[in-house]
Amino acid sequence: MEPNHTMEPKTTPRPRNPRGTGDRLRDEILIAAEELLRDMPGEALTLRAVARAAGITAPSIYRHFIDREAIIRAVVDRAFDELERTLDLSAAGLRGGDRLSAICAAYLAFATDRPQRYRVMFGGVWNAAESDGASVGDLQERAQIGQRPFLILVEAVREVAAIGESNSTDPVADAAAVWVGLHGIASLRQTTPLFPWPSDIEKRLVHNLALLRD
Amino acid sequence: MEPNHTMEPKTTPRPRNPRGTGDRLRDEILIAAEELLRDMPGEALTLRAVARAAGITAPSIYRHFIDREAIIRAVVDRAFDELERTLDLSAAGLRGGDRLSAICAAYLAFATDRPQRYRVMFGGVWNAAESDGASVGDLQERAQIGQRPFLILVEAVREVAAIGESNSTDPVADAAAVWVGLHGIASLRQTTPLFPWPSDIEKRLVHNLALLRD
DNA sequence: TGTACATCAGTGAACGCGCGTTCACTGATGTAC
DNA sequence: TGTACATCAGTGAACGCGCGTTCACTGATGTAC
Repeated sequence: MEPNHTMEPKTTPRPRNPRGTGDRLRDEILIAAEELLRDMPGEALTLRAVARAAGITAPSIYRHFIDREAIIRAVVDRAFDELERTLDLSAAGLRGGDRLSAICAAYLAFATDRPQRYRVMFGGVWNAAESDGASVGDLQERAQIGQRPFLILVEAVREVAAIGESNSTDPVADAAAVWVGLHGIASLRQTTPLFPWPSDIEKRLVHNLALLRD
Repeated sequence: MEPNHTMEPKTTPRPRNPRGTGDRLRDEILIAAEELLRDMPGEALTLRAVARAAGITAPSIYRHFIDREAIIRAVVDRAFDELERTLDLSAAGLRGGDRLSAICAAYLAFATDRPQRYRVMFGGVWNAAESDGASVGDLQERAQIGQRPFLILVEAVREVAAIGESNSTDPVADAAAVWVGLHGIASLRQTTPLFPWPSDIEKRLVHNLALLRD
């Protein structure tokens, strides 16, 4: 096993956050986790690595998260929120096919720009089978995580059908198909970057799955 | 960290394979790794876990694989071979749209029946960026791993276009799109099993991405 | 205004664990004579 | 045919590592009086 990390040199202990600002370190921890995924792609999202990245000692994490899994869940939650905002922003002011294209392009850009975070989002953390300690409520809540970004897609497909730019008669099902296509290309591009992807693969997928005309 | 495993009780040491049959244990190790993935879904594919599953001690692995990564690579290689055989078999005797549908259905069944193995296949092991110690030749070879199953798909799309059941004018690109769709649904179904997938999602994907007529 | 004190964010040491890998070895199997 | 011996598949003990988590603690911050 290759040595993972040298402990950074002992510096003066980090300045403590004032009282009543307990959420500040919580955010700092999550931001550190995100930086860790961005800057050290191979790095696993271990509790200790997150603590190192945040400049605190490992036990400090436990004031803010009950265990390692809770950090990952929070990272996933934030990532889906960010995805939702990104899609909304990309669609602003656009209509019809342009709107749908912009949303799909934004989705893929999101995945490409944050490959590790995208991977964590779809890494099975919100998989029912995998997390044993989760209550039924937890599971249902976790199943809803991707709901809002998906609805943005559904609305775009619905609109494109309504104005006659698409042959879709079932916008929800077709939006699901578009999502599958987007996820497929995002995921496969990461795992098989050497595959000779056709340059228009994204357009091809979106166009055909959203049943766009001509 | 939940305790992973109790060591199984000491039994008599396993009967040794006769000389000159060095590959036997190699195969046994790989089969054990596959069983591990099948029977204990949460289980990581650690060298020690594989050894336990094979009924040997951890150091014995090193007679057959230079390190842990080599086991995983071998598992992936075998899985792609198996996928190729499965697709070939499913297509036997069929032509045109039936052939393409059968291949796609077989691909999805493969992924569904062996979720963990499918995950390892596309888990980034053949990712150029991730494996630092790999030579250029290794990388190129690894990039070819999925080539043969993909070509089966290409031929099916080509045929379907040739006999006029599809509008495809670029079978390679359209086969790539079909692959993306298949991988997307295989992958998303695993990570978000609670999502209300339309029952015809697979047909929808294949039909639209292969540009099938009517 | 000054001071005693409760709060509580973060520390440091320690734990037991499973991991990948190394090393010197054991002892059954097959072969040379 | 019998026996000495080389081969080599697999063992057992040990290593150093990073991990998640626990525990008792420290000491600056804010508040009550």
